[in-house]
Order: sequence, then C-alpha cells, then structure tokens
Amino acid sequence: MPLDVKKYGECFYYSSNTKKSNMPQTKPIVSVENVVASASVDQKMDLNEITRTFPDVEYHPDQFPGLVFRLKSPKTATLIFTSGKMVCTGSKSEEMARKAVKTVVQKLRKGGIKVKKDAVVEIQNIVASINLGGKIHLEQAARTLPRSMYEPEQFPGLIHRMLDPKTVILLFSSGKLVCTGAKKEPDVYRSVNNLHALLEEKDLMIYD
Amino acid sequence: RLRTWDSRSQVHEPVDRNFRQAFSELDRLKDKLAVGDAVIEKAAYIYRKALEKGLVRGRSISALIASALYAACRDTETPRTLKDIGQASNIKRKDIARCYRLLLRELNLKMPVVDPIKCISRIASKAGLSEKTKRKATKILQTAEENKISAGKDPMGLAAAALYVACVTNGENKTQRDVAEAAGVTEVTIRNRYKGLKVALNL
DNA sequence: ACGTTACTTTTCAAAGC
DNA sequence: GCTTTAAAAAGTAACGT
Repeated sequence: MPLDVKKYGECFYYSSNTKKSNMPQTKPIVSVENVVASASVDQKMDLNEITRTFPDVEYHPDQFPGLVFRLKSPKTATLIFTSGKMVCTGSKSEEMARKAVKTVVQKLRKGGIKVKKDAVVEIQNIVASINLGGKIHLEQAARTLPRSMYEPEQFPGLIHRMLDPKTVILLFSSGKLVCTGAKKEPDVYRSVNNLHALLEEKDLMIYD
Repeated sequence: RLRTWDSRSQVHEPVDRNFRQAFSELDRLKDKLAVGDAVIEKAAYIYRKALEKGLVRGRSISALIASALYAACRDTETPRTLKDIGQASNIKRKDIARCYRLLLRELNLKMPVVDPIKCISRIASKAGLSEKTKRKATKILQTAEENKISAGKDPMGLAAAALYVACVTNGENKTQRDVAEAAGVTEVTIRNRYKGLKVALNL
C-alpha cells in the first residue's frame, strides 16, 4: 500500500466549519499503479547471448524485436533491444523504476554480459488510480467538461484530456479516476487537483 | 439520390473520385440500415469535413464512411449501434469505434449521450413486443434515470432489461434470451441490469 | 446461475514491418 | 498503423461447471 493511504486514513475529511467554499469536500486518495521508463546503456546488445544465459527471458524476434526480462522484485518487465535501449514497465514509483533498471543491468553483468556504462533512465509515463470520495454525475460532466468523451456503449468511463499538465483522466460514476500520461509524480497530483476543483465548481460531485 | 452531392463535386479532381466512392457506399448503407435521408446527409457532411481536415489520408475510406454514418446516427439520435454499422459495412466494430473517436476529436464534435429510452422501439419491434410493454419499459427507464443507475452502462443493456421487466409485469411471454437477442446483448447483462433496476424501482 | 478469465479505454517508450 | 510490456477503473462477453 502506498504511503498516502495511511496518511489520509486518519484525517480524511475537512471539518465542515473550517471548509472554504472553493475547497473540495474530500482529499483524493492517489495511488501510483504503473510507471513506464525508457533507458539506454549506450551500446549494442546481443539478445541471443542473453537468451542463452537467462533461460527465463522471452525473445521472439519474428514477433517483436524486444527481449522480455522479468524481475520478481521489483515485479517488473523490462524490454531490451539490440540497440541497448530498454523499456521498463510495472513499477509502482519513479524510484522503483530506476532501481529495476539497475537490477536488470546488475543481473546481466553477473551473467557474464558485458555492460560498460550504467543505464540512463527517463520516466515516460505514470498511471495512477484515484478515489475522490464522492460520486460523479457523469452525463452532466459529459456535457460540461471540454475535451471529454463519454461513450458508455464503448467504455463505462468518461475520457477527459487535460491540457496542463498534459494528461488524460478517465472518470467513473463511482468517483474513482485513472490518470495517465504524466511524466512526473507531481503532475498526477496537479491533474487530480485541477479536475477535482473543476468538478466541484461545476457541481458535478455528489457526496453522501 | 446523390445528385445534390455530385453536382457540387468537380468531376476531374481526385477529391471527386473519393466522394463518389464514399457516397455510393453511403447509399448502400442507407438501405441496409434503414436510416432516413437526413441521417445520410449528415453523414455526408461529416465525411466532407473529415476530408477537408485531411483525416482520410492513409485511412480506409469505408471505415471512415461507416464512422461518419455512426456519428450521424448519434447526432440525430437515431438508435443504431456500432454492431449494426459493423454488420452492414463489413468493417470491424473496433475499427469503426476508433475512427468515430478520431472524428469526435479532430472535428471537435459533441454528441448527445445515448438515451436508452430511444432504444426501446428497435428492440421491441425485433422481439415483437406490444405497445403496452414499450410504454411500461419507458416508464421504468424514466424512473431509473432519476435514480441515476444508468451511468456507465450500455444503453442497449438498460433498454433490454427494462423491456424484460415490462414483459414480466405485463405477462408477455418472452424469455431473457428473446430480449437479449433482439437487443444484441447477453442474458447476463439483462440479469445484471435487472438487479439494479429492482433496487431503483422497489420491484 | 455461478465463477473465472478476458476483452473494451487511456498512456508511453523501444525497432521493425 | 501493427507487433510487446504494465497498470487501474467498470462494464460486457465467453468460457466452463
């Protein structure tokens, strides 16, 4: 469980007498679910050699040019390409993603694969789930939120494209959200706060 | 039938060739889906806009026509599902849905949310249900929307469940399977929507 | 009529077709 | 555009029992 859940668990609501009118009634609970990072060791890699020394990897060059290197801890999947570039998915935090890439490089070296430099890691995408603590009036939101699409025949959530930060947020009538596209964790929080304030402002939240 | 559009086209340009192909396809879909002229004209208008914006480049014309037609149905509140358009056009539902979302984004179109009440007639006629049952189902859905249990749910599933409940209360002998088949949803979906319906309606 | 698994949507990088 | 990887949300679907 993320640190935030415990923190918010103790003091979930603002007391009604101190609540400012423009303030959300609840504090959103945010949980980072997945981090995608790209990395590069800046050298050519022999994927067949890696396949020979690590029997658990998946490498089907006719299907996909990347080799799949899975770690049990942190539970991640790293794609390794012949160029020495990599893509690491499945981390629950930015730091975990960096640690996962380091672990992969360490394992390669222990297996006898020469890797001269340490990998340079860049965070590409962060996916988070959020609970706003109140229901959302979805069809009203579909009419009033700009850059939004709500097509229940195709998907139960409303898709909203936020411009700043540039993220995409999926809104569900339960009051839960999914925020994706962020490159920094603070951008997730900014996106959620922006949207939450907007929903409050437009009277699209329903609290019990 | 498409003389209006032909006269506006410039016969020797590639654009015209594109329009002729597009509109003959639209004409074919018109009969298959039994939609009115107003819907076809709207679809043609949306397609023209997409062409002007260069959205056709590298994309299948048929898929775009089908998507424009779906968009026109949505805009005119003509109840046709992606499945309907898919079967009539022989284009995968997923591809039509993807093109449709692209049209919404790139042309900044805003569609009304599908009203399940508008789906009742189509399902009822396919399943051969009475006018009385249709009226009952409409009332059920009106109450359901007031209790906002519709959010996020497939409009066809909601309408099908309402019709099934209406059949039971009116003593019309139709099985969940009959209604599900007419609506293009599964019996499981009717059962699931029915659960929410009986809570909202104290059934 | 269950339960399980799997698919729908969004995001992003990688190399190649 | 497609291929692969991961993850959440809630709904629908298709299996098997």
